[in-house]
Amino acid sequence: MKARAIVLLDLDYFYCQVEMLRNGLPAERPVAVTQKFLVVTCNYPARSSGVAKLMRTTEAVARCPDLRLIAGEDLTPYREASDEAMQALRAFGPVQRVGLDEFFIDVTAVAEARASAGAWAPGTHARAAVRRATGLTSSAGVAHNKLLAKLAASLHKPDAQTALPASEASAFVAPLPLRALPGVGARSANCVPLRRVGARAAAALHATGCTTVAEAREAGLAALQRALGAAAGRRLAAQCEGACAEPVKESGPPLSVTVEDSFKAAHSVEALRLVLQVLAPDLRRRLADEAASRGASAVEGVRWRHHGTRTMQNPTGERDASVAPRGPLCVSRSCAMPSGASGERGAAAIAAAAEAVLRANLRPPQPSRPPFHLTLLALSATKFARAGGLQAGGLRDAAGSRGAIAGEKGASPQAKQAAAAHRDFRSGYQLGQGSPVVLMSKAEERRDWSEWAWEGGGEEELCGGDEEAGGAEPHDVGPCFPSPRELGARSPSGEAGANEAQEAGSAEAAEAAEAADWGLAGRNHLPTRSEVAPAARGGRESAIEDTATTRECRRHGS
DNA sequence: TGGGGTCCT
DNA sequence: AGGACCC
Repeated sequence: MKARAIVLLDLDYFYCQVEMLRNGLPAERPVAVTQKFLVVTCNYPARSSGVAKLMRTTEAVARCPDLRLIAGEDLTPYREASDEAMQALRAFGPVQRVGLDEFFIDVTAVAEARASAGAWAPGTHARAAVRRATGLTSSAGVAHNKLLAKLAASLHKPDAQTALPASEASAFVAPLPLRALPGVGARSANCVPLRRVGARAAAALHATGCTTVAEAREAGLAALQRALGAAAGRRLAAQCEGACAEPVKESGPPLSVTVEDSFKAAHSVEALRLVLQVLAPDLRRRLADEAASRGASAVEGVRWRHHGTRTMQNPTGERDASVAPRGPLCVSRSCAMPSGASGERGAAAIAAAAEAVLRANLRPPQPSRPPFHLTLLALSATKFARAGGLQAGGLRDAAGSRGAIAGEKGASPQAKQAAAAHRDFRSGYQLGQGSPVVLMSKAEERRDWSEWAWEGGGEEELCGGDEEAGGAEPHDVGPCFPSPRELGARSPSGEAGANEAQEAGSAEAAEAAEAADWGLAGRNHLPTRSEVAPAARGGRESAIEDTATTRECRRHGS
């Protein structure tokens, strides 16, 4: 395969940074963004006081009394900032969005074009573009594939970047726990050693929690495929060599839109109706926003989660479910999007449709037994039909979607009816620019029913204070990466190494010259062997701890 | 433990 | 429709 240059750009402490910009908060102020009673993101001053992601707000405030808490259940500002960042990045090549705060960019073509001018530092320029567009700092990894770019990005975190040359790939990944590879979740990581090796070794590995890339490598392709299946096994084997052929898949408009809310308990349809009164307007608004740019119709789905034991016989989540096999954690059912969903009364139409779905699937509470106990309700729109011009990345065409909506194909009466509804829906949205639907402020709505749902009220409180700055970044300045030669833009990728220093020097100079234009110094970290392994180990939450990894690192690393 | 997303089965 | 993964 032709050499590529891939950037993974990660917006730093994303929700939190957005809120700091919106509220004009000083950099040194510890800030956390919460959802319900959890801290979902916090800035570095907060982290240095011991606040961490997914920590309870009570714990966070105990550790950092000056912590400013900002409610982040409404993702709108983050979605908007993410969209702006993504737009800025499109100038560099196809962009794939991962969540709201990460982007893969295939910068190969731009890098090749720039190579004739000497050198180009994609990570630096992509980050500068994002910062100009949004004011947000970011971190980046630059490499020849998505895997390495992703792993590299975590090595130097706030407002920095790391380039990982292909020559380092194999040694770089060897000591990593399998769990550190993107795509390897708890499930796969546990299942590999357990199926591959004998029970004794499996127990030992499981006890240490150590399951490294190097070990999986030794197991071989066949063993991995036996454990994970043909496709996943092959992919994992490649990843264990630092290889990843997966292309940057350009993200288009979303394939689904969902709004959801979680709560302690809903025991009645009346209670659910209160939640629906919040969710339905949200969904309608989101669809209107989508349709304003592309026009689309959709099928509506309702999903809910219940508390306590689930059973297949009891999909409605009765609390009292006795001894019974485990069932799905979430139940979802769908129906056709009501044709009035885009109109003035769209929210009401959506809410009514959703309520009908719930009524049909939730057994009504009976005096003799405890009622159902739901803890989450979601509304989602899926299976969009394309109405306007096709944008890159992923809308089905209208014919396919009409078939899906009608549940059959061809020009059956149902299909025609669905097509008519589709047009109605679409034109409604397209015309719905200044929609007269007026909704209560989301925050107030949330607070209102939250008090009910939580039986105790919300818990956030703000704290006053001021404080201490974080330190300056230690920056290594390395050569530009990828070099023109690595991309094969100038000379055939023959011998390597001899001109490395010279090329690096000229690259640095060219980069410095360009950097002035962008108002940002060009800096690429090039990880040394000694810093790579420890940093990579720490980069992946709590799944990683042990000492055996260090041994593996030494064994394979030198 | 949130509020989202995508892809695979 | 459910589950795995991602953030």
